[in-house]
Amino acid sequence: MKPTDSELEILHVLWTNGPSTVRQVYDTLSQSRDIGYTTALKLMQIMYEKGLLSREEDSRSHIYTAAVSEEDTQRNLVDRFVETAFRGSASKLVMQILGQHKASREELDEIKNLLSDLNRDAGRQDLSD
Amino acid sequence: MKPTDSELEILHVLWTNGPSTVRQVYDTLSQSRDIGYTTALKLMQIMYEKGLLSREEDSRSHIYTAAVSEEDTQRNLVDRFVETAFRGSASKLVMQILGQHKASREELDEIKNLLSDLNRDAGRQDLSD
DNA sequence: TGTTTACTACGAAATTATTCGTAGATCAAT
DNA sequence: ATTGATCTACGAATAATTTCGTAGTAAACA
Repeated sequence: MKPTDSELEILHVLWTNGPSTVRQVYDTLSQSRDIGYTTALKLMQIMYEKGLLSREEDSRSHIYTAAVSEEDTQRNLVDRFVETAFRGSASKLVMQILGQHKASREELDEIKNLLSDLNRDAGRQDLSD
Repeated sequence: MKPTDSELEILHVLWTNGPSTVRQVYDTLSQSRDIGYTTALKLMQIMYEKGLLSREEDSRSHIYTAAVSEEDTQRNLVDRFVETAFRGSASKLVMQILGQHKASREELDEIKNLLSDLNRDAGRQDLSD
């Protein structure tokens, strides 16, 4: 299931704020962009049908929850993105980002540490390109 | 302007093979997926109108060339992707990829070297999150 | 109780992307 | 010169996404 851009926006609100009504999602969303209430509602209904959201129908205003985790979703999106934009070469993507200085020093250090760990048992490393 | 997935496929063919006719692009493309000749033609015509491709109309079969570089395009796509999928945190994206072991040992080493260079003059580093 | 307010459901318009068929022109080879 | 292959241009069907209006219902409250 690939969420569309609009769907991702809604997922982000739910991941950040936790289970919410359409009204709450709408309030958050409308701060950052122009959107009607029924548009948000419709989107969330569609996402519910797709299985991206679950909902409690107890009260009159339903309470929606993200039915997919942020981690799983991001992993899927990254896989797809690497495939379409970088022809499967994940390392080219990483190089591209790092070359752009799009990380703070602390983050670079953190990444470096992760790399050391990975290098330590590189015997079973995937060979993606 | 953001190329669609289909447009990216065509750009990749042109980046890889250099200036080509519709027929040549079609031959390459049809090896990996089901597509009609006039579909490829139409796509390339649209991309020409959008400015994604340029073309030589000298001969009867026009010769198309990518009008945008692979690097620029990838940079744009990455920026957009980081924004929509990772809420602007490029480092989270990198961590996500590295955590997935989506790079060979050689590539990891290469990345490590790049990181060392970056760390060396980290004083002027961007702080993206 | 009657009116306003807030909610869901649903249909459908508007937009964008993808697909292909057909028409007409050009070229190559008989 | 006629035929057949190949090319472009173009219109239009299809599909996916995003948008919002309207109708109906339930709740709140004056």
